[in-house]
Amino acid sequence: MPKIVDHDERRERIVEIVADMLATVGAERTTIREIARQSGYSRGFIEHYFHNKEELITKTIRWINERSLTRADMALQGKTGLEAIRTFSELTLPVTLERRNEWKIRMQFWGMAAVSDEHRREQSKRIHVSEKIILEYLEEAQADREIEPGVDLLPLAHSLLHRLYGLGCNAILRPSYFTRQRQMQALDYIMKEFVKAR
Amino acid sequence: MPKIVDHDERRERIVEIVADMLATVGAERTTIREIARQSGYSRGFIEHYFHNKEELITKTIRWINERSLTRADMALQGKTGLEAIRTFSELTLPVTLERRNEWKIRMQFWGMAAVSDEHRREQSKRIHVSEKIILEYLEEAQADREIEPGVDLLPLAHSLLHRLYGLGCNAILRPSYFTRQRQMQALDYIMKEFVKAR
Amino acid sequence: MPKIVDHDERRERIVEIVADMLATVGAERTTIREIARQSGYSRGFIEHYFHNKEELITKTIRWINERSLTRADMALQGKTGLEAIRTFSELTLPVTLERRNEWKIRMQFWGMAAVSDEHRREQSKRIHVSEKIILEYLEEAQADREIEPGVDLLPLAHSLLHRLYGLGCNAILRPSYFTRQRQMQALDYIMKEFVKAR
Amino acid sequence: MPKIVDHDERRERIVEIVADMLATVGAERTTIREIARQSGYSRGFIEHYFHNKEELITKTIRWINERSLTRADMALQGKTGLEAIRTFSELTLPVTLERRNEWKIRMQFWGMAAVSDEHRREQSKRIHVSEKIILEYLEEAQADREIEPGVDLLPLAHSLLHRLYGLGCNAILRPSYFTRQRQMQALDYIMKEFVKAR
DNA sequence: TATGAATGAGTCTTCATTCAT
DNA sequence: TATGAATGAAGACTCATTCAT
Repeated sequence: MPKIVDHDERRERIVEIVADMLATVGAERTTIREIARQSGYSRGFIEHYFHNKEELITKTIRWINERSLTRADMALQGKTGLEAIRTFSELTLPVTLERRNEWKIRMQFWGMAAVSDEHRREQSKRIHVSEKIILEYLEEAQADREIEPGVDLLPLAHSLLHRLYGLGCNAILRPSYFTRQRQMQALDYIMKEFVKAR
Repeated sequence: MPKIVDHDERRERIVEIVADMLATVGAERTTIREIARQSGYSRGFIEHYFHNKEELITKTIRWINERSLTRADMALQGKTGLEAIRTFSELTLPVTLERRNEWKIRMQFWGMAAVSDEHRREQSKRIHVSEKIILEYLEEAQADREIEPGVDLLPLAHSLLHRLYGLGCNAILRPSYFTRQRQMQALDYIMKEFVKAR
Repeated sequence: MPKIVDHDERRERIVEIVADMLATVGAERTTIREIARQSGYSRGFIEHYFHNKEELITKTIRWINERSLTRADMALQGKTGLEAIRTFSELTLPVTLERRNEWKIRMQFWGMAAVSDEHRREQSKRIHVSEKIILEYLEEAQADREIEPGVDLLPLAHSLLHRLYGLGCNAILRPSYFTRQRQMQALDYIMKEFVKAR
Repeated sequence: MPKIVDHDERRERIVEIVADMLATVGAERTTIREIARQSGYSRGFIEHYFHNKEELITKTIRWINERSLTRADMALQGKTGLEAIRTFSELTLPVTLERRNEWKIRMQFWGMAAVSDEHRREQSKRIHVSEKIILEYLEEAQADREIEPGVDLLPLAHSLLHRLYGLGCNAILRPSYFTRQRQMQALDYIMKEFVKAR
């Protein structure tokens, strides 16, 4: 009787460890050796599930992105318009350890994406998804008259996205300044743009 | 007597090559060996001017930062208030090849800064300088009644900085969308915030 | 399932090669690269069994020391008192190729021990073991009235040890003079001290 | 008018620095770079006086040996027989910092001599000189009836030499045990051999 | 399916040495 | 005579990857 193993579960366990290493020691020092050591699996085992290091890293960033989207989905249940926008923004910012780690990983991939078309496409897709989510809620908000009918929503969506990106990466680069509280104040400040757009 | 060489000049020549490699192949593939190969210098030559790789990389990011500040300084000659803010912003965005490369390098360093305190401090300092520049011009603008007296300038400065950062890195990650024109439109959009603050 | 190998056995095989190189070309020229070349193993193979060069060298001297002690142990079976002392002394001196090599290696380590506390401690321990062995047999000899009751044994033990060390290293430095025969004569001369101590 | 320089004086100054480095960090870490740095001379300057590193090291050991012989010569002025032997022995042992350093250097050369005929010859000569000095004083002692007429002096000389070598290197390897006092006690013990030979 | 033994390319770094000035 | 710029060989070490078992 063959051993029953949940391949996806194993894969995910490995990916979690990789994510942790990426966030703490960086991509360069994230070695298969160390992943094997920390996961308790053998090097060959890891190779069995991930063809090579490149794939392992790529899958990890994808997993991070999916996780953050799932988190947003769940939190956005039942929320609409500007309230949803606010919630989405809050969930994006690096105010918890988990999300700080996500940002750290993301920023490393930006470095890669800057010089690799493949990674760039991956990141580009990710941004596009966020943009769509934001746009939908903005449209909802406009339909509900939270935002005036004439307002052009795309630049508004971009603006929010850029502000969140800028605030997020600044929060990673200046952690002692951008405490949770200051991030929230900055978010309040951002949200005023939408109130004014009303 | 030995040949007299201008060490700083040599150092800068090497740094330029390193900067070019960082922007084109990325930090991971920027090895001393490859630097030597591309520059035509020997490995020992590079060691002659830089104690080790770490120093080489650190000096490169510093050089990039200084260059962009010098560029801003020169362009800002004779400009004041919101006009200066607009010029500074324009000069920050990755709309030319040189500046695109600067952003690419910067993003690589963000990746490093995310997992290395030393690099983080370096980046942090850099951001602080930009913040101060922006704040000074905002104060000027407020003194000249371009911005109303009561407005709190620090959040405004942060807001601009984050928007520029967010727009800049998005422009690198989605180059085909964020053409020079679209970046300028986005900047127009950003500047409206200051007009409204009037 | 991977090939099953006896790590200790592999380690010992490598150590033997290292020992041979230390005795023939010296510590300075005993590089991992050269070890690999001479042994036919790859550099990675060696790394597989020894964490780094330091460990490789340390293990080698330890192995040499253990081997010589084991050899003494076996030869001393059933011998007591001054006869045991004589046997131990004979086994210590560099009169065979194997033991000549051991002395050469030992002398290399003295050079290291002179400038490295860690190596010094290792050598110090080794000397202490020899001292204890000698002392035990001297006590035996004294109990059997081979040595007079009143004689202080510690200086006697030290004296023997120093004479053996001095003779041993002189035999390496002046091999054409200190032939096997002359070493044995010198040992006879040394043993007289104990007869006089009777 | 050409600068008047005392080449020998410069050479000696360099050699002193090399001796110090050999005794403190060892031959491997005694680099020309560091010698240049510590001496204040340029690398090229050193090369000017010493053809290569090998020569530099060889000259240094020779200088050490000459220095110790000169020291003995001076101290032995006016002394004869066993008193001279005692003085010579005392001057040989590593009881001062200077002589400890000499021993450390000497022990490193033993390591080299063990695997290099050239170095071995050098050391061999050095030992031969010591042997001759000892023999002369022993003959003197015999002539003065400090030692009985029939005694064969060569084995006695060898014995002393080996005991001094053994004690000396043990004193380097176990410095905390072989304090100055214990070395002197050991020397007293050694000298008894000669008293008995009377 | 899973292991870990084995490889060798590639990394940074150190250094003795050469040589134009 | 004296300098230090420049070279390149060689060092230890790391690591992704292959493959027999």
